[in-house]
Amino acid sequence: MVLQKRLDYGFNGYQVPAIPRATRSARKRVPLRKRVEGNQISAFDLLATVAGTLLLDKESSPASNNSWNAEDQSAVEKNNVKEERQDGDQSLKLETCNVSELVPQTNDPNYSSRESPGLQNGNQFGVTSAISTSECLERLDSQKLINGKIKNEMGGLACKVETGPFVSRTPGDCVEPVSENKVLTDEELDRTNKASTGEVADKCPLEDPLVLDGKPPAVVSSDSSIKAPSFGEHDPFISFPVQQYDVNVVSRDDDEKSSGCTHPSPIREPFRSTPRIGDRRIRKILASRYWKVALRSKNATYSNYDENLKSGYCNRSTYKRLRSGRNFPFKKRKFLHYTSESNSDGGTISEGISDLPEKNINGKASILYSKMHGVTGESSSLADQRKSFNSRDPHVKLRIKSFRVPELFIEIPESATIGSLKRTVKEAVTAILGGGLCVGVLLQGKKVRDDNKTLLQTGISHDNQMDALGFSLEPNPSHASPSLCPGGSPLTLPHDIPLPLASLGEEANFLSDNSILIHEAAWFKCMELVSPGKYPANPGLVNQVTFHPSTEPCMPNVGNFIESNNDCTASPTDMFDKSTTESKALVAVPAMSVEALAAVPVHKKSKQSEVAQRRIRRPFSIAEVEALVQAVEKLGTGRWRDVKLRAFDNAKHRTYVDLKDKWKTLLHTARISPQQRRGEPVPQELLDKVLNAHTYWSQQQAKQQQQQLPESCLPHYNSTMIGSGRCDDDENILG
DNA sequence: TTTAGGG
DNA sequence: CCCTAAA
Repeated sequence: MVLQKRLDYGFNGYQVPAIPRATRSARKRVPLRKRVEGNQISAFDLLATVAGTLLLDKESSPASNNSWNAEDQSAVEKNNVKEERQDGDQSLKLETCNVSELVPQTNDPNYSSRESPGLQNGNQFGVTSAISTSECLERLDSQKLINGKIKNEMGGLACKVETGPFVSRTPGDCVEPVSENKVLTDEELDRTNKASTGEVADKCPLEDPLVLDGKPPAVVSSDSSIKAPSFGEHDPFISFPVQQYDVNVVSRDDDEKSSGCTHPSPIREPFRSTPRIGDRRIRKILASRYWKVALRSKNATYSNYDENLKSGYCNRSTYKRLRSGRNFPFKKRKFLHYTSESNSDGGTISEGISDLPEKNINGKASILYSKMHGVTGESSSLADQRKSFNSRDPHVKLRIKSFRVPELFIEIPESATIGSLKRTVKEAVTAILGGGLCVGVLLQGKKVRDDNKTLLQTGISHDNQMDALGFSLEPNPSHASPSLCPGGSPLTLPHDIPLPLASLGEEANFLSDNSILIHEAAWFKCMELVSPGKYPANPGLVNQVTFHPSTEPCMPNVGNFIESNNDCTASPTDMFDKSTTESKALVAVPAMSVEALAAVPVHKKSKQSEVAQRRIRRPFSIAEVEALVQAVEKLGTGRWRDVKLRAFDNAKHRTYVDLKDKWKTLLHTARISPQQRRGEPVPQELLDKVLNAHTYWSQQQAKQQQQQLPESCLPHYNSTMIGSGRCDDDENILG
C-alpha cells in the first residue's frame, strides 16, 4: 500500500554510472518516475521560476561597484554582432546552450498502474523536469576544432551570456547563492514566483538566438562519434540543457597585444533541438548562476581579472537595460578567433589569440591574461617548453564560453507544497552551483584522464589538428559547498546537528579521496536531519550520493578547478562514454557542514577518478545469498538476467553481472576450506546448495549440448523441448 | 544487452 | 566490482 507517492524531478544533464544497465532495463519495465503529462510546461515553468529566483533575487540585491565598460555595453546591445570584437579585457563571455527539450518519459502501463488515480488522470503534478541534459553533453562533445576553429554546433542556438550582473560581487563577498542562504517561506516563494513568472519572462526573455540571428536551428554535426542522446526513451525526464560551453582553442599570436584574430568565423551548424523559452530561462539562469560562483571564487591570482569582470558587469542599470532590452544579455557575439577565414576549413590550426584566460589543464600550463591585463602569467614550465619549441609559440589558448550545469535529481513527496518544491529545487541547484564542481577535459570526445600529461603530449597544441577540445563541469568530489559562507547554503547542516554519518554504518563509505560516499538511504538520513520530513526515507531513484568534506570553507572553488592539479576528470561520469550516457544520474551534492565532514578522518590525495566512479562495495547479505541460490537452483547458472529479475528485481544496485560474480565467489567459497573463507560466513547449507546447483546445471548444460549435436541431424525435433534450462522459470529442478 | 570470464 | 570480448 502506497502511503505516499513521491515525485521525481530529474535534472537530467549530468550522468552518473550509478545505475547499472540491468537496473536500468528493469526500470524501464517499471518506471519509477512519473510521466510527463500535459502540465509539463507549467511545471517546467515552475522550475524555471524557481531557478529564476535564484538569480533574480540575487541580482536585485545591491550590485557592487562597477563601471561597465561602455564598449561592452554597446556590444551587448548589438546582439547580432557579427564582427569579432577586441574585447579581451572587457568581459567574460559566456555562451549558453539555448536548446532544450521536454522529453516525456515513456508511457508504461506498469508504471501508471502504480500511480494514484489522481495521478493517472493527469492531475498529478507529474513533472519530471530536467535541467541540462545528456544531449547537451553530447553536443559538447560535438564541438570540433577543425582547422583552427571549433565548430560549435551549439553556436546556432547558443546565446551569449554576459555574466555581468551575476558576477557583481565585491571581493570580500562570499559565495552566497542568491536567496538560497535562507529558506524562503512559502509566502516568499510565492511572491518570488509571481515576480519570476512575470518579470523574469519579460526581463529575461532569453531570446532564442535563432531569432536573433535569423538563422535556422543548428544541428549536431555529422560526426558519427557523437551519438544523439536518447534520454527520453528510457529515462522519464524532461531534459533540457542548462548550459553549453564553448571552447575556443587558438594558438597565441605573436602579438599578444592584439586580442586575437579578428576574423569572425560564423560557421556554425544548425542545431536540431527546438528551444523552449522556459528552459532557456532556467538554463540561462543556472548558467549565470554557475558563472557567478565560478568567477567569484577565482583565487587571488586572478583578482584583477575578477575585478575586471565585475566592473564590466556589475552595473545594475546596464543589467536592467539588458534584461528589458530585446536582446537581453544573451547577445550574440563571436568568440572564435581565426587568423583567416580561408584557414578555417583546411590546413592547420590557424593562429589566433584568445583574450580569455586559459584553462589550466594539468596545472602546468599558464593562464594568460596578457591580453587582458598585460599579465603574462606564463609559468616557468611553459617557458621551458617554449625554449624547446622556440620555432612556434607553445601556448594554447582556450576560451570557454559557457558551461552547462550538471544534472541533479530531485525527489519530493506529492504532498509537498509548491513552495517546498521550489525550495527543494533551489537547494539542489544551489548545492550544485555552490561549488561542488570539477572540470573534466575532453579531447576528441574522450576524457583526458591523465592529469600529468602536458598539453602537448595530449595533443592540445596550437599546431596540432585539434579535434573537439572540451571541458565539462561535473560535481566535484573534492569540493564542498561553501557552507561556511555567511548565510550559508540552505542545504548546510546546522552546526548543532550531530554528524549523522556515524549512524550510517555501512551505508557510508569513506573514500581515500577525502570524500564520503554514502548510499541513498544514508543520504536521506542525513537530509532528514537537515530538514526533517523533507527527505523521505525511501529515495527510490537515487542510488548514491557523495559527500565531500572540504577543508576549505569558503573556498575559491573555481579557482581550484582552474588551477588544480587534481584529477578533475574523476567525476562519477564519463559523459562521453557511450554506455554511460544512459546511466542514471544522481547528483545532489548537499552542502553538509564542513565541520561535520571535516571531522571524518579521511586522507586526502588520491586518484579521485577511480574512487569516484567505482561503485560502492555492498556485500551480499545472507538473505541475498539465499535468494540468489534459490533463483539459480531454479533457473540455472547461465541466466543471470532472469535471476536478477526473479530474485533481485527490486535491488537496484544488484546487476545481473553482480549476481553472476557473486555466484562465482560463492562457488569458490564453497570449494575452499572453511578456514580459508573470509568475510561474513555463509551457512554451509547454502554453500552446499551452491555446489549442488552448480553441479546439476553443469550437467544439464552438458546434456543439452550433447542433445543439440544429434539434433542437427534430426531436424524434426523441436529444439525447445530439449533441455530444461530455458523452459520454465517456475520449474524447480533441484526440488 | 546479456553472457562469460579474466582482472 | 570492474572490464570487455563475444554473442
